[in-house]
Amino acid sequence: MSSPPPLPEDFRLEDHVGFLLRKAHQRHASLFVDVSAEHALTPTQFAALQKVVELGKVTQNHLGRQVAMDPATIQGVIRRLTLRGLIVRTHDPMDRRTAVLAPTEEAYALIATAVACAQRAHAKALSPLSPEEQTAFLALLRKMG
Amino acid sequence: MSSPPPLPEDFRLEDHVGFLLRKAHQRHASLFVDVSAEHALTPTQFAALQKVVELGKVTQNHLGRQVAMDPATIQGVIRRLTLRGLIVRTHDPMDRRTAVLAPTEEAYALIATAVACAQRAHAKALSPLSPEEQTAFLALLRKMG
DNA sequence: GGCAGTCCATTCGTATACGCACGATCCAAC
DNA sequence: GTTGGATCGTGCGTATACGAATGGACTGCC
Repeated sequence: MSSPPPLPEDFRLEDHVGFLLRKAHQRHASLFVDVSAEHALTPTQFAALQKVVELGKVTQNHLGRQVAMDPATIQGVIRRLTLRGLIVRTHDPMDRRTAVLAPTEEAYALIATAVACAQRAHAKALSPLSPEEQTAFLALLRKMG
Repeated sequence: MSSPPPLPEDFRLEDHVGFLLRKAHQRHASLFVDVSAEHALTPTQFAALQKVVELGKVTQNHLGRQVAMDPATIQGVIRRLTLRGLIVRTHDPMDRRTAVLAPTEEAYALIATAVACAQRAHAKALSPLSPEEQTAFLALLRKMG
């Protein structure tokens, strides 16, 4: 016979930030992939590629910090983008530790489409909220750090 | 010579829900692990285990729907919790397809501590926001689906 | 010049997360 | 009673994500 469950009363998983953030993040990722059939980038790959295009020439580590990916993670993302011919890796003769990344012509060709898709995913993800709520939500999210 | 970057002007990755949600989610996960040394559950494992304790007896698939994990994902989570002796898997003689899950005594012993840790992580994650902002943020997050 | 501390990228191991396909089972309709 | 569709769990492949350890390279400081 089990002891009667000494349940932490009133605990509701559904009210916890962690649970809600996980669900919201999954939902956005799913929407992003749905609208991205054309370029077939994941949200993570898009973030990295967009930043490389914006910066033109970055160190792998520095890129990771810009897009919030640790060195172990960015390594795989860059490898896949390089395999697809969207990024070239060179080396800084001044600092032989670093991998210097730059976008290819294919990246420039792809990024406009990808940005449009990202904006559609953005809008879809926020669509349950009114315009004012969307603004407030984004402001709070930014403040979450 | 590269063509002058036909950059989608004014695009700011940092203003996109996907990017902000990914960062916020990572931050919470990191805080959760920090305060969870004692029970060593990941946020995902905690969610699953808490739900099993709450429901007492669930089908694996049904649990997955409750905690927003697809069948392939919940399978691994349950396997690890079972290996740790926190969950037992039995079978419903009425439906031989299903795996019926139930919490063990160890789960009951662990869950109170784990809930307290989860609440600390919750509070820490929300700490950049004022109490009013926290309420508003959670409401909006819930509305995001 | 040399050495300690730091920084960069990679690798390994583990944990989510999901699409897909599969075998087993159940159920509804015939 | 059989058969066709749905459901359940699993296995495989791929992509994030991160801690820890490693090897190579730089930088300060003496």
